[in-house]
Amino acid sequence: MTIRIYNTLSGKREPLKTLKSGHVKLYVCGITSYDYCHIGHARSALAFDMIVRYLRYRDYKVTYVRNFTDIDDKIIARARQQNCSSDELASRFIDEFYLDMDKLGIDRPDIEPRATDHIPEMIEIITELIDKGMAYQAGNDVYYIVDSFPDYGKLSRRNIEDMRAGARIAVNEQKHNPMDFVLWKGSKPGEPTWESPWGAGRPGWHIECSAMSRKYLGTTFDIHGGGKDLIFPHHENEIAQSEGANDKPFVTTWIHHGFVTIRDEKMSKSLGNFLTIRDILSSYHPEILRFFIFSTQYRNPLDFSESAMKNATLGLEKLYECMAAIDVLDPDIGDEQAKALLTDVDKQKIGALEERFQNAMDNDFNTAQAQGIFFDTVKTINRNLSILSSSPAQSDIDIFKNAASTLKKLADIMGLLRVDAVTFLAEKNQKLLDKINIDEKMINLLIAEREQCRIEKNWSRSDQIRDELLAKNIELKDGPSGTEWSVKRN
RNA sequence: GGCGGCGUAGCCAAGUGGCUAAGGCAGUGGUCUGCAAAACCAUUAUUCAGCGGUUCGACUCCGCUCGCCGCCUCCA
Repeated sequence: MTIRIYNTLSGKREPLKTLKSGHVKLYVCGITSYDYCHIGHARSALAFDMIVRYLRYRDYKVTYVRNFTDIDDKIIARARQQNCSSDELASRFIDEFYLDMDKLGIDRPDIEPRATDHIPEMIEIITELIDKGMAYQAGNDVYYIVDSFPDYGKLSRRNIEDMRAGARIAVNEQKHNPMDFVLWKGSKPGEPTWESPWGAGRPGWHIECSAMSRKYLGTTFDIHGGGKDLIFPHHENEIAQSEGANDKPFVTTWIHHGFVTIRDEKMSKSLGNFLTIRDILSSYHPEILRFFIFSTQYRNPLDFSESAMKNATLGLEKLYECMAAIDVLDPDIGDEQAKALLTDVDKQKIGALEERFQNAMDNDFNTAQAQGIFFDTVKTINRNLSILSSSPAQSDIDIFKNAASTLKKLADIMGLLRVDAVTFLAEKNQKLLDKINIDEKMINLLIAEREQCRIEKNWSRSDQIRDELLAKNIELKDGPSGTEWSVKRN
């Protein structure tokens, strides 16, 4: 059983290969830090968080590097607007990013380099490229000679001629060739600068990742990840720089995740159709966002909508309700003599949970399928729980308890079921209750009155009370141990 | 225009050529209930955008057509 991953470079799903046995070196392009993060950024961070957790669960050692781009045109422009330095602005939004990540329960990568802390490393690579005749200085800028790298286009599957034909590339007078891209930008007055052999300036975007990945992971490493929109030009250019400078293969496997869309359009700042992570977390529990993100495989587009979030809410609650039902079972209630309720088929199904989960996740981290397997297992458990006798067989109790702990362990890879189930459901109810602003004492009084009516078989008054409460979104459930109430979801 | 991807039930979504086309939401019928609700059970695609082809056999591979999305400029 091997983990198979879709590799953008080959266009195929292939078995995971690592340079060093059992050790995955992973580099992921992080954010450009100049604003609050939106759900698309959350998807990226969550996807790789899940991948790293799964690899570790499968006993790989993982070295996970994710950078911050903290110098860039947009940062400079925004800082100017806000009357602060680029560094202050970038640092501020890195702090905000961490607040979001922490709320989402996303682990920190092992190494989180900032671009501006690695200027010497970038200058070094640029120097190497110039020495090899793969880059040239023009004015105060330095450009990469795309024609010097024969493999240019191998990741994004395009050839230079086609791209040259595209009219959308602005021709810069300084460039020898419109396709050449910038490695070092001479600075304009008032911009942050660093000294270099080519004068004061700042690095281009692509060189950052070549420099930082080489420093922390070496000239060749196992997996490089990012959003699909980074394939071209960013990752293509990284390959050109790194392989050009190092004369070694850059990355074995390229992983690219799909976008979050709204009404089937890519969420982006320019379209103004984005929602920030904190927008979402103000109305949804972080695990609901996680459940939603993982409800489709990471490479597919994921359309955000209220109804999709409601679906995710219901799904997550369904899992928690099963966990709560098992949690409240007294582990010592079991009767050693009682006849077991679970059939062999059911036992087999419950017992197969972990293996089925692994099969799904081995198949390019198919979290959607994995969630389906959770539900399938929960269905079997619920069916048996619903007919559990008051003195159940000890073997049944043990199986339920084991299943719950396995389910929690596996769900944790997606960051789900981390909260105590009973607490989660109680908080959910409280939150709904807060929203409708109703007096709990009043509810209990009415329930008591209705209880009396029911004893007296005064059905009309009893039903009237129930309808009154329902009008206020309070749902009554008559069970063997009395009447319970809950807040109905709209 | 070039390149990449997608099109599976009312909606979301798995499916690594051959086993009953997972699972969730919604719907319908039932058990339970004074009636309900919740829960549980059952049921919901002779068919996988369309048309051809390869194959003993295709949702799965190939070709074409239609529709949608993305990249080709910064972008997760």
